[in-house]
Amino acid sequence: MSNAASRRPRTDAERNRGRVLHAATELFAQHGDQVQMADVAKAAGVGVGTVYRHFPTRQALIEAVAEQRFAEILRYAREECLARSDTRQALACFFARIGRVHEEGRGVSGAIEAALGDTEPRGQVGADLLAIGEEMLDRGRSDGTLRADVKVADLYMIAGAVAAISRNAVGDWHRFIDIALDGLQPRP
Amino acid sequence: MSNAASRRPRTDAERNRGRVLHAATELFAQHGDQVQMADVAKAAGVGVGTVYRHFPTRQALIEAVAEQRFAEILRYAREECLARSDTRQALACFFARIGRVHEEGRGVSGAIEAALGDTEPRGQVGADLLAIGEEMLDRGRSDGTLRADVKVADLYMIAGAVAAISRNAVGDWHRFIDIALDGLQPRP
DNA sequence: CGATATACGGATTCGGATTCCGATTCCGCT
DNA sequence: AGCGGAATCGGAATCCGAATCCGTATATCG
Repeated sequence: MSNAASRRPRTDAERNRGRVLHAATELFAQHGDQVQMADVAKAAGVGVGTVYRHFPTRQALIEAVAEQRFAEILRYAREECLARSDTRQALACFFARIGRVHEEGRGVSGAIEAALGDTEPRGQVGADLLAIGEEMLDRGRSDGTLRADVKVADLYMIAGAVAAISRNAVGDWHRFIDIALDGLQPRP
Repeated sequence: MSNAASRRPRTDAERNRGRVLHAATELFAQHGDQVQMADVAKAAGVGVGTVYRHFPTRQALIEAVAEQRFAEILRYAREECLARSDTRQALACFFARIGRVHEEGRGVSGAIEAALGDTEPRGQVGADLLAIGEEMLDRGRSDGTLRADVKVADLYMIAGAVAAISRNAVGDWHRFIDIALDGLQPRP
């Protein structure tokens, strides 16, 4: 009995996993959450069985797609938003990115929400995002842009709200971001 | 040929419709969105066929349950919230009700969002809610509690946000309401 | 070049929403 | 009160799509 856990995955397996994930990302973005596993398989040029080997469940596939999106948001936040010297600008940049991503990928977002009941990231990416939030808060507290009692949990909530408003087209999320940020300002 | 459109529905039909709706409300509240049409039928003491005659689709049934909830929120808003003399209190009361309802009925809320992609009311109830919002805004503008440029659309967005945060347990929606209301205050 | 552990594909199974239709029940009319 | 027939009822049958199973194909290692 060879130690299966330590063996590197076969190269074709890895390639197929990539193809499936790519096809799924594309299809979800284009047709929303109504795409079927068989469609994903066909688009990836692969059998359903293969899709299920890599992603044991429809939901698992959706989560994988979601993780990519969060990773991209994280990258953007690091490269674009943290660079802004004004804290409010930085936060607005971050929230706006979330709004844009959910707006463009309404299909994916809806599928995620339907499957997970929540669109927030977990794991490493989630932790990194929290860290970034923490950093923005520190800045904001020290330069007086934010109330002293604001916590990352608040940013997290606002992010969730922006995501929900954006994916459901409930209203103008840019305006919502403004209102929320006003709500975090120091009281007069 | 008698004019079918003007004929009153048969009494047993009306009774059954009520039973189905009641059973569905109960079951959704208790077991979330995983209840099956057959379960609803059984609980209502009725065949699946009957459920489908009254609610042509799972989604239609869910919408009907949702409408009841909105009607109840509307009633509460009229009786409890409008009575508050302080505008901020009135708005807080209203949003808090939304939060509470979505928190308790997470199952239904999730099912609604999954099915409709949005949890906001339409039709008469929706219009009435907008009217109430308008009234609160008028008060707030005249007593200086709110910025002059706040619109009902903003309240609508915030309501959607509260609903999303509450049903997904993303955070403390009471706190979110505070932040949002702060964001609507007149600027210093 | 075998050997064999892995991966592949797609027919098949399974669950649950929706449809269909013969049996039954109410309503308007005489 | 009793009749005709339209509207309902019930639940078996159908349909659709996710998830499983297993015989076949292929990469990797010695």
